[in-house]
Amino acid sequence: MSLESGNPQISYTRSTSEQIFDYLRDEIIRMDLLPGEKIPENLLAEKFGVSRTPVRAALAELSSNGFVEIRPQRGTFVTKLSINLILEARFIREALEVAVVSHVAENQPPGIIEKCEQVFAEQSESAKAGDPLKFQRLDDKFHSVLADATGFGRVSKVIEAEKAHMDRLRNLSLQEFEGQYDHVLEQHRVIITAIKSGSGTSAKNAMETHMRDVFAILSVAPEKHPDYFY
Amino acid sequence: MSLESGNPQISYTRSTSEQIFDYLRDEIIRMDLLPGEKIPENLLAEKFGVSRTPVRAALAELSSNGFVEIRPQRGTFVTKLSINLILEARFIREALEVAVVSHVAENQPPGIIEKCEQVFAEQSESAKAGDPLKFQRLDDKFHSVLADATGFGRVSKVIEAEKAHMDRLRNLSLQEFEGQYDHVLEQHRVIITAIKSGSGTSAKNAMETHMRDVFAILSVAPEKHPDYFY
DNA sequence: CGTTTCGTTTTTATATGCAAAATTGTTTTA
DNA sequence: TAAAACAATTTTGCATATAAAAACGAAACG
Repeated sequence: MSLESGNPQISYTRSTSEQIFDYLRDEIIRMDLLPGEKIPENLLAEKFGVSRTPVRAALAELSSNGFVEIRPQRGTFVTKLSINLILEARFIREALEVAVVSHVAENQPPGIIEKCEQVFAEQSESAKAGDPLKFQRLDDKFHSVLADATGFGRVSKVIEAEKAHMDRLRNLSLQEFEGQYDHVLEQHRVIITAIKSGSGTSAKNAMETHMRDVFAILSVAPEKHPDYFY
Repeated sequence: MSLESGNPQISYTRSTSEQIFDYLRDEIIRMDLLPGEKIPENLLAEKFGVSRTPVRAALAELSSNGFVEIRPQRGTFVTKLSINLILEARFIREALEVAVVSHVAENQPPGIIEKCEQVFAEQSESAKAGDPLKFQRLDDKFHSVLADATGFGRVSKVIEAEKAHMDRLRNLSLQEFEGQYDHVLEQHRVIITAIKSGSGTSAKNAMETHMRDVFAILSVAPEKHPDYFY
């Protein structure tokens, strides 16, 4: 949904700015708000039916997460993608995810296998049902279940933040990569098996392979959508 | 410096909220603003001679970096330390720093050895001169030089954010750990040597050792300063 | 004495207004 | 025509005012 259409409801259970943050973050990741697009504060305020103050707070937070770029006295824009941005995200994610699965494989926190299997099952279903949004949400879940099993809550926060940028790229190329569902699922299966085995090294290798997949998309997306890249 | 004293100057080259952010972040890391301390917006606004708006923006950013906790309609407080917070920071840092030195050792970006040696030399001097603030700033530098050598700018951002929490702990115990200067320098020396050798594995090992040092402090600080911990 | 109630104070959340910087389009000028 | 100057518009940064929620303290009450 672009800025012109729709009138999202603001509820009263959470702060206005939080809701606006979530809403915009979602639209940016879904590539509904496109890279480079201008999003003026007053337009957003009007769209949500609130003042500019909570909108500003939301935009500031989005900026600190790398989703928008605030150019003082010029405007606020959805950040463009860049090859370096994606490689950066992959580097950070790989470092953390590898450390996570190694840790999990070696410490075997109780119930972790069951949780992974559970998410895996649901994700398989959503793949069969052809529901890409649900699939992606469960993909987030799979990785956050692993990260949270370390007992370090901020780890999954950092991973999610980086994953978001990779997801933007992925959503840009959803059509071309429909067949990737099975591929992703197979890799998750390998990761689970490695954790079961208790071998930190094989868990590490499985995750490294998983992280490298983004390259397939990265090799075609920039020339196919040059406007969305720096 | 606590909230009652001092009148920091606000310049006009950067935005007001950015300057306030930097100022407060520094005071929190230096343990000048103590864990659990309340920092009301209006007091800060008065202290800086500005309105509450930029103060709010700065506090929001500090909150997203984990330095303060905003309890709606209740108040804003400097976050307390916790053993888990520190272990978390160490986990994230270790994962990233290890990936960084491995990458650097294996790719040998031009000039990296020289830059490290340079920082090392300066840091040795500041240790001799007994300047803990400068020592710490150069410690940041050492790690960010390495991280930036990967070409992925956000890596050093994430590392710095986590390092900040470990530094808070370290600054809490500066007196007891005066002798650590030489220890840190020796470890940096080992890391540089490992990078020179081009062996990702030995670089990794050296960095892992370096990261583990926080435990010495962590084993005494919580009981010595129970008020500052959850 | 302990508890509840109620008004006061404190503090954040949001709305609104104004100022300053940058952009844009038009007009003027050589 | 091309360039420069200028005015109008857009847009963010900051200040101020109001609202609402929570905390606090004193008084009333059992």
